[in-house]
Amino acid sequence: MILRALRERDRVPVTVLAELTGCSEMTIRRDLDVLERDGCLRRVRGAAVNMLTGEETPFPLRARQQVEAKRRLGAAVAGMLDDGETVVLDSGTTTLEVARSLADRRLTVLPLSLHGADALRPAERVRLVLPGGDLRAGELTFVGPLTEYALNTMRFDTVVLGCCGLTVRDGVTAHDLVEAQVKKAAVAASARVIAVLDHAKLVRTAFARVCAVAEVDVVVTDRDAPADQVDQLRQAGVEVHCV
Amino acid sequence: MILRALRERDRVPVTVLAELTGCSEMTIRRDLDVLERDGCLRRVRGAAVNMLTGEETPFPLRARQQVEAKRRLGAAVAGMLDDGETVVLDSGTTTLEVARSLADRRLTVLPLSLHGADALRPAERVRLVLPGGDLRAGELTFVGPLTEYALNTMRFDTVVLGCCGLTVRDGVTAHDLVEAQVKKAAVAASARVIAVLDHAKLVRTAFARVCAVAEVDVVVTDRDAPADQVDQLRQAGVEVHCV
DNA sequence: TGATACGAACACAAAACGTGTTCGATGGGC
DNA sequence: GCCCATCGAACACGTTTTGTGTTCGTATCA
Repeated sequence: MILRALRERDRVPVTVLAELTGCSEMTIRRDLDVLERDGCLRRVRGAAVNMLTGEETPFPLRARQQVEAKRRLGAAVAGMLDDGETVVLDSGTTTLEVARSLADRRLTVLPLSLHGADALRPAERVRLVLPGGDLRAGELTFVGPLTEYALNTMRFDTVVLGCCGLTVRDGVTAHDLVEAQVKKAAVAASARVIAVLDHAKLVRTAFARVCAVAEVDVVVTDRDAPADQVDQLRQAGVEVHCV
Repeated sequence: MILRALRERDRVPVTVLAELTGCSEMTIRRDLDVLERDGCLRRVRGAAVNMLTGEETPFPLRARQQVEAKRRLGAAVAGMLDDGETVVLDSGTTTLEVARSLADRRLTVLPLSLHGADALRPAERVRLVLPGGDLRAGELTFVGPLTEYALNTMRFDTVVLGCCGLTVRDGVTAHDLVEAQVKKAAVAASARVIAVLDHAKLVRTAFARVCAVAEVDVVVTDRDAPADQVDQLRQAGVEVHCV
């Protein structure tokens, strides 16, 4: 409720949040503490302030959004992977749900974030290989030359790509340049590219270019995907699944 | 209590454990479930059986042993690291305690196990770089050519080495060949080698050789270390701390 | 086939958690 | 520099979760 209120206005007083939620101000303050620690908002005296200034929404906030839809996407992607495959699992909250759908599968997985590795740790039949590299603080993604070297020395059957934007015109795009570099290497190292993203990202273009639409084999998105975008993608030879 | 009982006898009936602990058999069974899942013992009908057959005790069991002593060792090693240093943090339960003592330090750390990475994740001022590689299931250590490549491309001020055995005659030894290979690379990449181990390991020699005593700069162990071993190490030019 | 061990299901107590209140400390605006 | 609003520590309370013991039907081994 707090995050929802904060999405509408940029600054919401503690008193208003207390009234809105029907609980005491003390409870609000405690919740604001947690949310601030997670990097979901900024606290000022008397109120919570939206911290979404730049491009990228912080991971813990994204992880709290549209959980059910992401779970469906994750299950759909998991269903496209065959047992025994070698898979690069990109970073992001949607691909994280893919990882969670892989618990009892037999695969070799190279996750591009520690979150992915954590999710796959209990999966006994999954062989985990980590790429290494600099660990970006919030996202816990691997970036840098070490990561790219690792991807360059291996070949994979499939890369499950999470992206910030995908259009026929601009291809796959990401917010961050160094992350895009890693994604690029992952695409180059993989025989099949599955991009997974919610419908909102199908009309969006982010800053850093990853690859052209021609390099994408499959797009998995939700049912709210705009029909014209889906048509354009299909005409461009991309297999599109709306789940 | 269960694990202690199992260290004395190799097979302890559920009824005996119930009597020993003063709780019901059902509770014992539930605890045995957990311990078996963690790989600390094996269950047979009517009893728990010690599973320590081979060389290496499983990680969750070791992590439960001598926690206080390890914590002291960890704090001592942490005190030897200067702010701003680049450090390789070896795998193992003792070095894990070193990681926990590094929470508010400013360092660049390359952990050789996921456990180490997890422990350092909340440390905001620690720059984490992971080596990558194959993830060994139980220990969660990085091994293989990828790990060695990463170590070969970097130089470090210090390596905090956890080892299974260390004697003047046989040098530093480990249980596993591929792990030893990684440790070897870590030693080669570091200007200073700090070995941390409890006193029992000072008279032990394991299977796989890591390096000679001459390559070790500092040994941190506990006060129960045998005096003659300590003397020998000092005569060999090693700085020994018993904490 | 019988005695023993097992685990699912329920009941119960203890601990942990979330919440609200009070109250002294702190901070920004006039 | 004062004052009022906000803050967080401390305590109290109800709820939830966890751990434990009991019962009882089922599975297992001699």
